[in-house]
Amino acid sequence: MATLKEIARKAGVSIRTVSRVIKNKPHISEKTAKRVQKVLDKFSYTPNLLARGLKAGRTNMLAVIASSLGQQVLTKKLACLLNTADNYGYKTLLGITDGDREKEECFVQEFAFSCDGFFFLSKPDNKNLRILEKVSKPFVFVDVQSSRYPCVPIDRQAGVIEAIETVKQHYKKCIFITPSSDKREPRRCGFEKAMADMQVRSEIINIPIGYFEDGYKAVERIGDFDKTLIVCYSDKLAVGLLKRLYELNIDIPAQAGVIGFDDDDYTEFTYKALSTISQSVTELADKSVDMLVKQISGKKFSKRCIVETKFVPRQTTIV
Amino acid sequence: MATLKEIARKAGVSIRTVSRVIKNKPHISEKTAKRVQKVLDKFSYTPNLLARGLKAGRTNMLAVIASSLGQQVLTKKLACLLNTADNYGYKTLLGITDGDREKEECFVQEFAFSCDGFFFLSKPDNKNLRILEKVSKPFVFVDVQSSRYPCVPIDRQAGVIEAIETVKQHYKKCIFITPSSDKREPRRCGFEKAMADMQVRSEIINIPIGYFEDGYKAVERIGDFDKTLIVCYSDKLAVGLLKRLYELNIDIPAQAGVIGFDDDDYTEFTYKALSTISQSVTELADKSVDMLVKQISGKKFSKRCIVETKFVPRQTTIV
DNA sequence: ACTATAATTGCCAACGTTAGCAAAAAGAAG
DNA sequence: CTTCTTTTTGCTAACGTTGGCAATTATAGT
Repeated sequence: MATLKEIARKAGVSIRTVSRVIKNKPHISEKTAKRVQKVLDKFSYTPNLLARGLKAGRTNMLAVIASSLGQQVLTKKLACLLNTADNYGYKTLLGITDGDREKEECFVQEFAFSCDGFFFLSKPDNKNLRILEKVSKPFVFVDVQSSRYPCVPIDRQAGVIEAIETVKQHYKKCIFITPSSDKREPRRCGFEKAMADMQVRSEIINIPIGYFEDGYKAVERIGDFDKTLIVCYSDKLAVGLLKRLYELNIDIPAQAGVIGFDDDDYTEFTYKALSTISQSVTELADKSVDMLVKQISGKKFSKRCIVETKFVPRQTTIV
Repeated sequence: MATLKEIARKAGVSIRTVSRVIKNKPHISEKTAKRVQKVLDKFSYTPNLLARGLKAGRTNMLAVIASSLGQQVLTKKLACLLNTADNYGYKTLLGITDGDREKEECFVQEFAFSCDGFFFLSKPDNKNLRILEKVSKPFVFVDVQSSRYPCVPIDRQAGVIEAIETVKQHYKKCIFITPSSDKREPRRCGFEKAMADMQVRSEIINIPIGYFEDGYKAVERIGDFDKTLIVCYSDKLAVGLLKRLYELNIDIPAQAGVIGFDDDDYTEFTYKALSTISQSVTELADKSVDMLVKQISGKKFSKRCIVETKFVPRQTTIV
């Protein structure tokens, strides 16, 4: 943990000279440079990033504010984000808010000086927007749709439409199960659009939350299983539902087709591999980091950059 | 993003006075304190943590170095660690190494000045230990066994023994499937110890990696299913295996019992809910953070603190 | 040898915060 | 109205790094 000052003393030069060696700046003789470098190596000097950050007004750190790490997709997104940021030369701070807006505010304030920009893996609201305004640091909403703020939304609607279009001819009835009561939620919209073109019965079942258990329980609310396609808001929901269908001895995919959303890693290994809709997490990370870094360095950037989804047919649907 | 200086100017006092208000120090008249506080509020002053850290030599940040975010248990541990650290008043830096020791070294060096201590969610080796020595910051190895360094190991061996003891009377043969070739790996040791007390056939099957697919494939290497207990190194393995058993129409838990390890969240919702061995993640986090914080503040601490495991019987074993 | 020029090096202030110490103001006692 | 004490306030250096500018040294030209 040597400082410039100590290195300078040991090498018999001034701080300024050591600094020049570190920064590979000109105006220094090769001889001194080599001598200083030797001392630097010997004491394995590491610059104090706090001091650097303080001086420079930028830290080469980004902060990620996420609501939780409970969801597998979210974790994947986070991991990708970190990895991509690292490739761009940025280290990362992480704040988990548990959905608590106070905490979110707190994180933004505390991180404000320590990072050059923010990623939000949660929805914008008045509180965080107000704070963001105050700290005036660049930010990007990841996997969020917004017309006013920089964001990288995922086109979930298209994914649902694609999935239903692909398998619809085999089913007589379609059900959509969702924990969201928002009529404009993209998956629901996708379902409704796809239904509009079809002459089959359709139904939307609202459930409290989107966890495994809720999927399991939701089966009770589905009347009959006769070429019924069940589109789920999430893989967790779908997996819980699958378990109940197993217990009820329902033939998949003939009697009931099931489609999940997220492409969690275990879905390939349920007793019938789950057909699902996947989002390109790497693409999401690439675009998000690119957008934030461009903002930070003052380059032009597009405020909105959509990420596609893709239907992955497996064993729970007839193709 | 106002600084002390600006606040001081607006309030018509010196920096020192503002600082006193912020730190709630004495030697200040109530009147001035109130006036200054008002200005602070008005400009919603946030201290620059870089400057503070530089001055104080400590930052109230901890760094977590993890090898990946791919594994669900690992993520859970991370989330708990963050949450507990937050409760102790520490913010967190995160470095994902992808198992790359160079990267690990790099993270430790870069974070050294920005944090007060390190958590390692990866095994110690010469490289990171050498670097740690250099930066001379406190650290704790989380979920790692070590006789020389501060660590919070998980007693996996006991978990396996407990699980087998609980169900053994129903099975005639026991198989352990593991990707680790290490003869001293705790789960394997647990299996072998449990076997020593039993008069049943037993076998250890070594497979390349511990992923779903490997469990699926491993089924081919199990001869017959006649009251066979299959103990798996991980839940992923077990879930992959379960799928193959479904396809082969093997009766669970009568013909084959299956035990996983980790208690990943989806295991409760496989077609037969997986019996597994769970680790108390919160306990792990509590103990780890406590150990690191004690070290940082120079208090006495025990270098080793074991976390227990617990068998969770579900539908894949007879009880 | 002596100046002019170029190459090399060092001094210093600044980033925002903190705390020791000194200075100023207020209050108490004569 | 002094003088002494106590309270309140401000000046300043330091944390480690950086870069402008000045100072020093080396080199070339007369």
